[in-house]
Amino acid sequence: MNNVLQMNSLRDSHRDPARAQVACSQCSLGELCLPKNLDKDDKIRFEQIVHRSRPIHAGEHIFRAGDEFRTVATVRTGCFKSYAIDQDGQEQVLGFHLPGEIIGLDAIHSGRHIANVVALDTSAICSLTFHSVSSMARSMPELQHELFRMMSQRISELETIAGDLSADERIALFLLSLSRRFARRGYSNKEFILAMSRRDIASYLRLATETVSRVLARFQQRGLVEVDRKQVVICDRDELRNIARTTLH
Amino acid sequence: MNNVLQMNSLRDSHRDPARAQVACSQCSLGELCLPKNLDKDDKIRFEQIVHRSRPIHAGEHIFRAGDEFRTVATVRTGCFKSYAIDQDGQEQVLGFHLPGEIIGLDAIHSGRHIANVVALDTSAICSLTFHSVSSMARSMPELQHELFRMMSQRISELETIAGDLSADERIALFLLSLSRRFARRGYSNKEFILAMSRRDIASYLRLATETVSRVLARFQQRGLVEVDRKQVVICDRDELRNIARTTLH
DNA sequence: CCCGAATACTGATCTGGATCAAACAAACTT
DNA sequence: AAGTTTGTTTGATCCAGATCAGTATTCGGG
Repeated sequence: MNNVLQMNSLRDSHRDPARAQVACSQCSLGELCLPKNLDKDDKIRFEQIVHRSRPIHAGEHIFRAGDEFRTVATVRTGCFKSYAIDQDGQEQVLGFHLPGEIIGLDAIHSGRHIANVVALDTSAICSLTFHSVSSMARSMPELQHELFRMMSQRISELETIAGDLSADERIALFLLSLSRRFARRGYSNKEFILAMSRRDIASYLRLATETVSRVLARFQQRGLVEVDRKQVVICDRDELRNIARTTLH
Repeated sequence: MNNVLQMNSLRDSHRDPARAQVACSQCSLGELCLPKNLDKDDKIRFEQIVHRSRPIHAGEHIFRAGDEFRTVATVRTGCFKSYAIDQDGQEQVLGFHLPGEIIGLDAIHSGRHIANVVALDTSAICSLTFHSVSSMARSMPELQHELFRMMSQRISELETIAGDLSADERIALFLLSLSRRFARRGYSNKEFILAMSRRDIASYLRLATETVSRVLARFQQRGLVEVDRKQVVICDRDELRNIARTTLH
């Protein structure tokens, strides 16, 4: 159980010039990171409790299921997936984490991490102890609300994916969700990279990998998307929204 | 959109002796309500922001999807279901709420209630503005943590139900979940009433009502449960756990 | 550059649970 | 109590997507 967070405490980063990184206020995440809407003083306090990581390589874990819950992490660059291992030893993908998103809040109630979280790409994170986040939240209404908001959003997302959806609906929702999240990050909402494998997508959406392949091929034939390996281009967003039966995204 | 909360503000309860009710510290919920782990002073402060409702009859709504998010509610007695209406006009059950459980936290991120929430039984609730809850949470670490904990728990629950489960697994998990929640409330964990219809159970578990009937009948034949109308007796919890493939519950 | 191992795609079957159809039982109406 | 409505159960079919089988493509390592 060798986790990056444990092996390489970032408390030391300011003492190690080679690891020095930009302050949150200059971070490429801009307003997307945790301290969104904080005023200047709050941002300075916030930065003091944030630890920036060295690069994390694809395949490296930052949390393991069962780990004591001490820290949460936000993604600066790259992509992570979280997954559980079920009774049959099968991997079950629970979610993907793009830049600006926070990881680990589902561990609060049990005091242990529920999921394994692994980098899909060369990535970087910021980590903070949950204790310091929640204690700061008590004097920063905006931060407290941001935490509530993120957990509430995750609940809504799960209520959607838990619904009774066809394979087409699931794939359309998945593509639109990624598009929206990349757009929020400042990337194109038309063209993006699937950092995760077909197998991961299938597991996340509760489909067979074969079904993912087939639906993507069908969408391409119908001119809705162009898919080449991991590259995706959204060609007909409106029709994807129709299929997903949602006006959201 | 006539909601009980709006029609009958409980701010007035202390002025209306007919509606006076016991203080939280004497409430039948005991330690299960929101102020769990609060000390005496905090409990007194807490009680000042809680509004107790008159009885709510089966079929009455306490929230409607789209309502502005101002208040949350905790169940004192009875049972509620929350549901959404999908694009086809079909009702989709999102969850059931038993005594001691809190309703409405999934509305935070959008500022509007996502779900319709309706009483299944004659019920009673306590309601509080989210603003007063979160502002109090800032001076009560235990309360803030309790809120985080509850949202985190809901995330875990949804991660389970969103999983790729067979009909048998879903029903077994459902029965065990109810059993655990009734037990926590001080009721029997062997024998309880299903306040919700077969149709509601089916919608919640993403099954057809016919499948719910058939699985319950099969479980009864195998001696796992006795089901008579809305009355349920758990006969073989271990085998139910096996079917649910979980050591939890 | 080639080779072996993943990963992705495509076609042929199979199946769990949905859907359709009907009988049945309980809960209201009058 | 008889009739009406609503909810539940049982039986017969059907289908979306899983599974199985085989091929094609990509990628990492020498």
